Formats: sequence, C-alpha cells, structure tokens
Amino acid sequence: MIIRIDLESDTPIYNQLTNQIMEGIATGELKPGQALPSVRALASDLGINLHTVNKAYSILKDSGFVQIHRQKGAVVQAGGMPPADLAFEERLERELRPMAAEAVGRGMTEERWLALCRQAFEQLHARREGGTI
Amino acid sequence: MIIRIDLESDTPIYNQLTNQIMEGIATGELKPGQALPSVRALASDLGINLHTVNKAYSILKDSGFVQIHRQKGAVVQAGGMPPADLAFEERLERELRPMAAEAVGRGMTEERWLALCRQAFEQLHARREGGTI
Amino acid sequence: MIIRIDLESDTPIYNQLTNQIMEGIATGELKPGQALPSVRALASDLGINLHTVNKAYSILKDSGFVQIHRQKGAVVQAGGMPPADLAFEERLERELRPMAAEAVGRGMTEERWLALCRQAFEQLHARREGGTI
Amino acid sequence: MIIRIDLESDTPIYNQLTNQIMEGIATGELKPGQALPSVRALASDLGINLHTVNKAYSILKDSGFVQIHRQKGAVVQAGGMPPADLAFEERLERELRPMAAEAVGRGMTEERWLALCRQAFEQLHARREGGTI
DNA sequence: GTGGTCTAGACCACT
DNA sequence: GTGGTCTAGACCACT
Repeated sequence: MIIRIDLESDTPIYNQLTNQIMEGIATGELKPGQALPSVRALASDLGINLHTVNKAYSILKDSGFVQIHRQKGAVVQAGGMPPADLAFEERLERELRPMAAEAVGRGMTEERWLALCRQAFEQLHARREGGTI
Repeated sequence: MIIRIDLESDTPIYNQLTNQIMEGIATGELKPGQALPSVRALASDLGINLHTVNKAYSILKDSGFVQIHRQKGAVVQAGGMPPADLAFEERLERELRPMAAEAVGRGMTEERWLALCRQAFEQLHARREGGTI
Repeated sequence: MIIRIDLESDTPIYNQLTNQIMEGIATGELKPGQALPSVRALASDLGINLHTVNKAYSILKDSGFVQIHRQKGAVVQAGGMPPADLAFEERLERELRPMAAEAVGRGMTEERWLALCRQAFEQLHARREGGTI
Repeated sequence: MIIRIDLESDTPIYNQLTNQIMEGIATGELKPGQALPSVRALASDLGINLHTVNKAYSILKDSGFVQIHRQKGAVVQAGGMPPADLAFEERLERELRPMAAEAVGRGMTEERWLALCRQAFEQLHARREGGTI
C-alpha cells in the first residue's frame, strides 16, 4: 500500500497517516491480520519522525483498528473490526454538521450534497472490489 | 441566537464560533444584513478574549459570509452568499473522505451513512422552515 | 460629478472621497476655481459623517488641491496646481515599489506592468478630453 | 537579507514586513525553498512582537509566497509562485488609479510617470541580476 | 525548537 | 463605540 505524506498540508502528519491506514483497512487493501511495517521502517520510508508513526499507530490501536504485539509489531485487527456504535455515529454527526452548514450557506442543493457524500463512500468500496495484494 | 463554546473541546474556540455562526446563517436564524454583536460584546458574553472573536469574524469575512464595516461592526453578507464552487467541493471531498473511510472500516452500511449525511443537511433546513421568534 | 462611496471597502471613507475628488480635478471634471459642495451638503448626499467629509477636504487643502474660504467653503485651487516635486516623486516611488515587487514575484512581464501603468494614467486623460460639465 | 522597520511610519509593521519579504522574493535575494527566520528569531531581531511577524508570514502564506511547515518554520514557496491573474491585475489597477490621479493633478507628464513606473520595476530586476553574496 | 492558540491589556483611526 | 494594530506572556501540539 502506498502512503503519501504532504509535509505542507495543514493536517498533522500523524493524522494523514492514521487516515490513510484507515482507508487501506476500509478498502481491504490492508487485510485483517496483516502486519503493518515497523514503526522504524515506516518512519524511515516516509522520511518522518519515529514518534509521529508511533502516535498514528497508537490512535489506530485505541480506536480498535490495529493490535500492537510486543514482538510482531502492529497488526490489522483480525477478529472483528470496531463497530459503528452510537458513540461513533454521534461523532460523525458532530463532524458532518459544520460541513453541511457551510454547504447550505453556499447554496448547495441537497442532491449535490448527497452525491458528494455517496461518492466519498463508494470510492472506498470501488477500490475494495478491485483488490490489490 | 445562542452560541455555546466548549472550552474543553480540542476544536479551537474560534473554529467553534465560526461553525456556529455559519450554522446560524445556514438555518436563516441569522438573516442577510443582520448585525452580529460587536467583538467586544460577544467576547464578554462568551467569557472569551476579544481577539478570539476577532479571528472568527475575520475567517467569516475572508470566506464571504459576513462583511465587516469598520465602525458599524460585522453584518451577515446581504447580497449573495459565497457560491459552492469547485474549490469548495474539493475541500468537502477532502474532508468527507477520512470520515467515510472510518465509517466503512467500522462496517457502517451505505444506507446508514447516507441517512446521517441527509440528516445533517435537513436539520439545518428544518430549522430554516421553523423560524425563530 | 458623481461620487461613489463603498461602505464595505477596506479603504477608509475619507480616502475614497479624497481620491475621487482628486480624480475629478485630474480629469478636469472639477475646474480650477469651481466650488465643491458644502461639507454639510456632501455629507448628507453621501449619507456619511460631517467629520469624514471635513477630513477629506482638509487633506486636499494640505496637499494644495483646494482652498478653503471661511464663507465660500472649499474651492478647487485656481492659481496653479501643486507641482509634482521631488517630495511627491519620492512618495510615488515608495508606493510603487511594493506593487512592482508583487508584480515581479507573480511573474508579470515588464510590458504588462507598463501597460497597466499607462492605462491608469491615460484613462484620466481620456476623461479629460471628453469633458463633463 | 536586511529588513528595516520604521516604527514611526503609518504603514502597519506587518505590512512593511510583508512588502520587504516580497521584494526579497522578487529580486531573488530570497530563493525558492529558502528558509525564513523563525517568527521568534525575526521578532527579536527586529525588536517587534512575535505576533506581528506571524501576521506578516500568514499573509505571505495566504497569498502563496511562502509555505509554513508547522515545525520547520516558513520557507519561500518552491514550486511555482502565485500567478499574476486577473484578480491581481484588478487589484493593481485599483491601487494605481489614485496614484495616477494625483500625478496628473500635479501636472506630471505621462513620460515621467511611466519612467517612474519602469524604474520601480527594473530596480527589482537589476538587483536580481546582481546577485547577493 | 517550531508555529498555533489564547489571554490581557493598550492605543489608535474612523465615524 | 467600533474594529485594527501591537505588545507581553503563556501553554500546547507537533516533531
């Protein structure tokens, strides 16, 4: 899986990393049980700091997407992904609200808004169909 | 219009403020041409610093939602809100992507995802219909 | 002569007013010896504050473009306009420098830059030819 | 590069700073990719507040002349300066107009006006040719 | 060590 | 009375 870090982005590097790994898991590019690169290897690959990779892995562990074994390192959660529970839905709502508000304020139609939301979701599924080893 | 600031949140105060004013504009609670409180008044109301309010107002000005008259203070943009142009759609896509990825990763169905997206949009329109006293 | 004030502009109103009167003098729309409207009349016409008009007139007086008679009010300088002396050229240079710098930084060609400078100058002369009473 | 701040000037300090850095970029004294001093270092060098430097850097960032890397600090935009697009030309026209008006009002010839405009442009290019040690 | 955010407090220009 | 600018000083996130 190819990860691209934009050092000039406003998004902190550890967030970019977390997001992209989560996308990899969502598309199935990263399979349950699959090992992630070691913190050291990934940091050197991407030319970023050890701590930054570590922080991303910790967040993924805390939200239940990966497990961290003392020896094997980080592994994509094998038995059951974390559920889309109420707490997650509430967070989603909280994050969607300001985006929807700006869309409404700019006069975007509900159809266009939903089309963009659908597109964001289906792009991940599409990649899931394709399948990369 | 009631504004609530969560000092514990890790969303910066000026962002919380910007978002809520944008919601007010989206729902129509804040009418085009309507005056916003002066930076000093709002800051003291919310118990925050005047510079923090100032930053929120500046962002709203730069994105075209309010006008700042040097002596009269800030008023909601009267003639034509900023359009939902390509740049905005691209930003929206960029922001929706990681949220969709986490939803997919957590096994949320596309139906549920779209329901939440629709809900976020329609809640604003609903409030718009309702009208404020 | 028609004066338009943009209350939403970043340029202070007294500057807008000063500039437009100076343009009127430059194009000849305002003739030497011609009386300007009274402070009171102009302020009420434009819907702005007395003090604001007063400040504009004072600046024009200080730079030698108008004379202020206690009874007749403000009159366009009759006997000889203020010269484009060294002090003025130095001020011009100081103001042109940052604009030229940004133009160069943005890759504008010298031809284009000079075309815009020429245009700004000739538009005033063109209006001078036409002549409005 | 030597930066001089005039605390007496009525041009805000952050504008003086922005202008001088832009001149540095225009002349090539500041090379693409080159690091600017940290806000703290420059502020202490110039004897001004760090927030003032911050504001100048933010303006340069927003207009595309520098990039701000959260931890590395500010660097001159490397890949492609912001273009001299229509919006910039319109701004230039708006700023040139009152200067041209005053020049005409003071009886400056078009030749002299253009000579000063050319000089402002070429002085930057000249410095560019020269090269800095 | 870097910029980002926030506070507190001041003076000024504009109206 | 309004926003604009500036200072001084603090804590935090990121690396």
